Amino acid sequence: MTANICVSCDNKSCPVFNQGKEAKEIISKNTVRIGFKKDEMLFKQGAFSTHLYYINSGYTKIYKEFPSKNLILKIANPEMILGTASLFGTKTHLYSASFIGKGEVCQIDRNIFAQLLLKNPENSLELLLNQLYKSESEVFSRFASLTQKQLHGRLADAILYLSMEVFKSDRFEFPFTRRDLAELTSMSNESAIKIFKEFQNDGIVSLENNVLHILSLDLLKRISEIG
Amino acid sequence: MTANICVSCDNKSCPVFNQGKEAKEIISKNTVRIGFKKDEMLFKQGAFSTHLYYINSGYTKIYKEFPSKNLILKIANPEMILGTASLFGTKTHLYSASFIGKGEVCQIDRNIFAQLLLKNPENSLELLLNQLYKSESEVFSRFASLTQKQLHGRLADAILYLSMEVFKSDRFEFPFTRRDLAELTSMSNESAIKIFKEFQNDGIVSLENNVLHILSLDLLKRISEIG
DNA sequence: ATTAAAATATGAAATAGATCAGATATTAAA
DNA sequence: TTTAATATCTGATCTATTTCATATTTTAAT
Repeated sequence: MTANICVSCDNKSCPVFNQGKEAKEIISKNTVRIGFKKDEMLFKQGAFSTHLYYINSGYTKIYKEFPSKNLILKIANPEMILGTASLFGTKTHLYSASFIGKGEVCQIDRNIFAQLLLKNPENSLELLLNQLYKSESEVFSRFASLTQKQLHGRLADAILYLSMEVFKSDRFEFPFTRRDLAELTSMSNESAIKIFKEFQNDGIVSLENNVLHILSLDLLKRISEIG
Repeated sequence: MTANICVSCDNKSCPVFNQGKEAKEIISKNTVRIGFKKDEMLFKQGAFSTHLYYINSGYTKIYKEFPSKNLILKIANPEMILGTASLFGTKTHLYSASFIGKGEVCQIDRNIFAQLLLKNPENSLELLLNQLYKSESEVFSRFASLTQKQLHGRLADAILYLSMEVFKSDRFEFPFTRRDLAELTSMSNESAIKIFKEFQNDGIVSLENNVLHILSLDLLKRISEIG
């Protein structure tokens, strides 16, 4: 876990960063950029939430911890901000977050972040609420998928989710274990393995050199529909 | 479905309402109070979201619609605001909402609401984010319950949720059908009926004259824990 | 008040999915 | 490189839960 002061950062996509010179100054002094290795944890469920995290690069899994098995709520991609819910008041993290590959985040004190947000409340509100709507929409979709569909439909949904919402391609580096896939679909490891293999055997997806390729989007969507 | 102009409204608990005289004036002109009967629908999944709703009285179920069975995401209680996610930008409702008993809401145009929020951005942000944190927390808990636990644990969780988060009492008017209970726990009607009856037979809860009484909170919690 | 419709109840059969057990392959460690 | 550990794979058994069938009770409608 390496850390760098944010002064030298010139990240154009960072929404807090793009608020003029004075904001830039404030941020520089109060933000660090941190590098994470594979499987390293960003923050842990139940701990006090003191900072916000802007994901510069890499993908993190957001999950609830359980004694034996976790439940992956979503995969956060670059340019997402984590921890917004705890901006006001003393709050604890509702979930854990850890990197599935390597990555980099900007860590900002929540008071500083709140202060900057309120410099431009209209945009801030809009930014937050829009991210929130998207996030809520995704969570509800996954909620529905996991509670209403059976194994094949759930796995199809998970792959579609990764393709459409997370990696935004029908061909992407696949950094997950079968266990991750199981925790994403709320099924046993064995079932995840079996059905994922089925999908490969049936020519729906292929996995070569850890690159997942969706061969038949139509079939995948149909499996998702029939549940 | 009856409607009254909000001028005469003197609701102290409404957070938008309590912003001074000019705000009061604006609201009066742009808000209506609407009465709903049992099972009437407040808004429907997929429709454009044009207004926000402040629940004055009554309980609404927030649910995703499916061909055969719905999934109840949560029960909204009085003083909650629905529709905040769609404040900025053109958005559609992610879920349907309908009253489980009779109730009353204040319906406010979202542009007016946004305008009022920005009059006092700090409080607004805090209000919204806090409601959001609570809502997210509840949804994630239910998400975990429904995907990780089996029938008895799920029903116990649902009853605990109703008791602790919604009705805030261990004895409350129970306006649900067994079907509602099934949609709240994501199980078949028959299973909901069987296990709910079991809980009654085992002296864990009682249901007389449509009043649910939690007889053994300890047992209910233990069932929730062991899943 | 009578009938129809819907909700609740309960057991038996069917089945989706988990668990178990054992084999092979891949990765990490010594 | 060899060994150990972990991940993937696959079939067989077991079990939780759904589905089906049918009875009873409650609610709504005429």
